[in-house]
Amino acid sequence: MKAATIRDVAERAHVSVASVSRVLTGAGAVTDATRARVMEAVDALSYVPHSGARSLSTSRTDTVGVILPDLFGEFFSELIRGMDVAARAHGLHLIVSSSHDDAADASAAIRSMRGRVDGLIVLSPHLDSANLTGNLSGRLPVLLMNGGEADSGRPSIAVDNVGGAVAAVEHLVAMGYRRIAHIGGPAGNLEARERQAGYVQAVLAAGLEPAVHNGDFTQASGHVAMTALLRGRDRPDALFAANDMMAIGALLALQEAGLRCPDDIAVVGFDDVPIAALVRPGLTTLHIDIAETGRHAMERLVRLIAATSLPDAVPDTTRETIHPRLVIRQSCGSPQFSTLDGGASAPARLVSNGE
Amino acid sequence: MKAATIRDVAERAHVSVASVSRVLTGAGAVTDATRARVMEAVDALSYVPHSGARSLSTSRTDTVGVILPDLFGEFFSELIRGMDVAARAHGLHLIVSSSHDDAADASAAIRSMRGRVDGLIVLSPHLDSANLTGNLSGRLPVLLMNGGEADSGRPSIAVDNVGGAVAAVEHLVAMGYRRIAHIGGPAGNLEARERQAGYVQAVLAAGLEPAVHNGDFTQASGHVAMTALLRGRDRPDALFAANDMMAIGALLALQEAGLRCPDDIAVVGFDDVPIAALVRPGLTTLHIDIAETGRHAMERLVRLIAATSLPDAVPDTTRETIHPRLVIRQSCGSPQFSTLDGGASAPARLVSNGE
DNA sequence: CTGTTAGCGCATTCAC
DNA sequence: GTGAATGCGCTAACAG
Repeated sequence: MKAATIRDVAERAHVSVASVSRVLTGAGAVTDATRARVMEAVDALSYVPHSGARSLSTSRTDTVGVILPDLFGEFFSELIRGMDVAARAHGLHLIVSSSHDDAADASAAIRSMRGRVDGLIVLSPHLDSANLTGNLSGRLPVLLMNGGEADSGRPSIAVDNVGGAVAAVEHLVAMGYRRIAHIGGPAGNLEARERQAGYVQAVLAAGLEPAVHNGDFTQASGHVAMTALLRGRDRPDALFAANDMMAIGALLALQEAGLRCPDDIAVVGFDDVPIAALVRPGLTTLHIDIAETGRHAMERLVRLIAATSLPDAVPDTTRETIHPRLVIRQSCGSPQFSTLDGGASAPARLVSNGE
Repeated sequence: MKAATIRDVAERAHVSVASVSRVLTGAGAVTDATRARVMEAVDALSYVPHSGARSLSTSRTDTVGVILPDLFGEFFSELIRGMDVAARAHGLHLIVSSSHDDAADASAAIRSMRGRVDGLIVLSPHLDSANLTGNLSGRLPVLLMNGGEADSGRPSIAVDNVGGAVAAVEHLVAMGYRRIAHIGGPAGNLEARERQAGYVQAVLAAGLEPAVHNGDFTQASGHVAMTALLRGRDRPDALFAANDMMAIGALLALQEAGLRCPDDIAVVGFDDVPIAALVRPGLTTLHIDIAETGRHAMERLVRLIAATSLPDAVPDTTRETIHPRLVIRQSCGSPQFSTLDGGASAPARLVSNGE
């Protein structure tokens, strides 16, 4: 038994397919009588419109795609959650595509999106603007969230990683720490590079000595790096890790070594993933409202999509910047802040330029 | 400038659309000469096939849908990650649909999937088998993962919540605890109900007194419940929470009250989300390899989809059961197990009946 | 208000 | 090996 089509419904209701379409889409006027007959047939056949066929006809898919590097950790899942909320609010479906190892793979993914989505949010670091224009054929609305690319002329959202790192270091300096080490992220990662640059910049500005150690954003790498740090001479009195997971790994390494945080070594992370507030001591970190950022990105994509159907639309090439804010918990030596899930924080700001 | 169609390519290459289709799909023999001309045109126009149109023609979408209750917490994100890996391995796209508040909402979601996906994995508790058959029209392959429903005759995967809870309580009893309290999950939640049932059953079997308190799966509710427990008379010496987040909330409440875990009160959770290994003391809990379960579910759905195109396919109505395994960490009084990320555990088992 | 018809973009017969 | 024609299921003019 195959699925019923609009034609089956039309036959059973003794009307034309057009009428069926009218009652189902709500567009066009229909007699109450026909409406009733159609609905009866729909019910009897348990007919469900074929959205693929509808898409082909209307050239709208009511679906948006998200291209991600991977699905690991809380960052991306929170982001997707935010996007999903906004998408649903607009009656849109969400199709996720992740784990693209290289540019070719990512390009293939993006090409396969044609005819499947009305717009795209791209976070994959392998996809720069050139890559996109080459693989996108028509002008599918695309929102870039993969950092860098300030010059692409495409709408984008980026995190102020340098500013966040500077804020972290400045806070540590203000608290009196002087030997501040850094654990960096993966070599090729842009965000990691920016955070490290901010660290170096701020440390030098304070007249201190930078000390960078390698990590890869995993908790394990933070653990390894901190263990090595503790064995080395010239042990630091504070650590700024390029993300929270590494900071937590460092925290555990400290505990295992019988040292206390922040008394012996203070620790600051980046991202403020949910776990950060749950470890002890609570992790001081740079907060990004991830879900909210995802929601905001989706809202913006929706606007982009709407604009493409307008004749006189002003092309949006705005680059938005998300400014992380410092959340102070116990891991950096402020025992006065020890509430359950947070602590004091600098005022939030989310600004956009050029709009 | 609109996106190029297969016809544009055909014109530019001076061949028929059929030939273009042949070189692009790989099906059918083509001269090297024509192939070259077509490829040239494809390149020049940066043509990308319209997957929607292709789907309509082939009646395959190469996309699978996942219906979830929500996207909160690490459980669902890990599950999706596992599914995504398997889906990609089979060249399938993943479309996620979540946050359905009620049955009507969920039904609408599932209906809108027709013509959009080749198969569905359903975790939404609002969708029982009757609901599905009513809204599915044809016979779209569906894998159920929403518990209960053992009688539906549909392929499904379920977690042995009762068995897990029994294992947790038995372990606590074996460790010498006698006043074992429970914090349950949301009222309507089936999994929560099963875990509670297992708890009550095991406690009674041990000749002890059950003591159930209310929670809603959030960390905050665990915190509240534990705080209340501590204030009450007849304070328990152990707690079994219906999930990890509540267990962690309870853990924090203990710390704030100046009590020690497990010395004053032991705590056991359920799920083994990644955080569980990172809190201190490490949380003893029931481990489910979430990502692996997602991967496995997707593999099974792929098989279901493949079977529908076979004429003599044996309908799969198997109900698989995932058995959680107890992971012993420090929170239940086994300080001898104190590695970084885990601890000893009972042997894993994943069995299926009826296959 | 209703029915007829022409696409949407592509894969796939079927003749040549 | 190639091209012309048909249909996938639906919406949207267009006449009636």
